[in-house]
Amino acid sequence: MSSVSLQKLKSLHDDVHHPASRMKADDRRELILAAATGVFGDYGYVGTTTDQVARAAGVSQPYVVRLFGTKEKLFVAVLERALAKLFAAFRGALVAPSDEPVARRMGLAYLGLLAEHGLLLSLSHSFLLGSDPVIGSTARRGFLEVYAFLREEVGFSPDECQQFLAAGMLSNTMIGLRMTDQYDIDPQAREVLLACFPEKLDVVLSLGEAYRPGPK
Amino acid sequence: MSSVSLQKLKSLHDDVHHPASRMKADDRRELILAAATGVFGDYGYVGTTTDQVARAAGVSQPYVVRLFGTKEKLFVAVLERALAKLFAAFRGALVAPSDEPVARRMGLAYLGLLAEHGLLLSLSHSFLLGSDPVIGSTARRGFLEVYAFLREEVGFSPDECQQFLAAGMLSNTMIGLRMTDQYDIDPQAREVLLACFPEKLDVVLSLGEAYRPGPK
DNA sequence: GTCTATACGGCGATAGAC
DNA sequence: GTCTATCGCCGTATAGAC
Repeated sequence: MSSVSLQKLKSLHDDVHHPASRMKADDRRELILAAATGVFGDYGYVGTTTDQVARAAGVSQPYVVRLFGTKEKLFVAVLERALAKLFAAFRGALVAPSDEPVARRMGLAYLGLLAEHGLLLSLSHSFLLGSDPVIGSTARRGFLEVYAFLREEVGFSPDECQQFLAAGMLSNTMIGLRMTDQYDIDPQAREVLLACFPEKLDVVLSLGEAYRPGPK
Repeated sequence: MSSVSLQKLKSLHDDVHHPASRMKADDRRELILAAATGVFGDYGYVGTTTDQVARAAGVSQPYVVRLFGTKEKLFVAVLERALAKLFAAFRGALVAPSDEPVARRMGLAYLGLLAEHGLLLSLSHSFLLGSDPVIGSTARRGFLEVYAFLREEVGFSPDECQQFLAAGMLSNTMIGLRMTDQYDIDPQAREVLLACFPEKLDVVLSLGEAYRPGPK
């Protein structure tokens, strides 16, 4: 995060090769990536327009395209960023001192990512785009890296990997379905959520990846 | 399935209220639904054009819209049909005589649905569209019905439901990622597939929900 | 019942000013 | 570095012939 407090320092573009303005560009990049993560998570790759991303980030639509080249490259950047944060969270869970079993710590680390809106959902969407040449191979590579991590760094057995990954994909489904939004208005949803997030529902509900409506 | 052998019987539209032509329309409807299932599965709801569906079904694009009203209604119809087939498969697995444990029979019944291209993938796509007013509520209702079925008719405990549903969502992910296409060209993919489909990989590979390329 | 033609809106991307 | 203006394509849906 190269967040230089944002705002201010509209700056002096005096130097020959804009060293101060460059900083600003990196922040813009992160700003747009964060906004894009939210929108892609809500509407998927195809369902998201670069204009939606631009408005969410407070910049113009052509500028989004200018910075990332194409919508596709923007989405891939969102995925790379999400994967980086995923691994960071996993590694954090591994080194943090705790008396909880590893599997639970990993699971909580995963669910902690719900705090950033759209992060897990953007990944989920990519997992259904396997037939896309660019996005598909990115998504597959990401998934394979996660598996390798679970095996080699966490030390999970293949069977433990299956359970962990399966639980994760079920979580994604619950979030994608916005089932949590129904928790207090639909008893059946409540029941399903209790079953699908054993021992962890409270965390999910508090982090609440709630869907925020808004103009398309 | 009201398949009247298809073809032939271009028929005589002699009667006042086309009783013979009606039959034909129902077949067309099923034909289009099957085609739409495949395309929606490959490209998702937003990523699919009504023209792609039309070409896959061998009819004109406006006719697809005419029959179903809107693209959204078509997708919902695809989902309803997929859910109907899902429950049919589950019920079949329950009544069929077998010495296998119930959970395994149910799992195999689920994977058997891979035989129809796009069926499980269309459902998967709908599970990420929870924020859509129409599709989202359809998808949630479908998922809740599945859970109720598992609890009441199959007799699963909440924990057994979690495991079953989680395994199913992980399957969907593998299929969505087109990971099976990499089985014999990527050793790492092979390893992941072995872990994710314990005791069932052979079934998946034989049913092969392979991605068939083709003009967009 | 099914098609051809087409209207209409929207979106990604480019050009170019500041 | 960021914006405004705009082009050109594509997709849904409608109109209306057969």
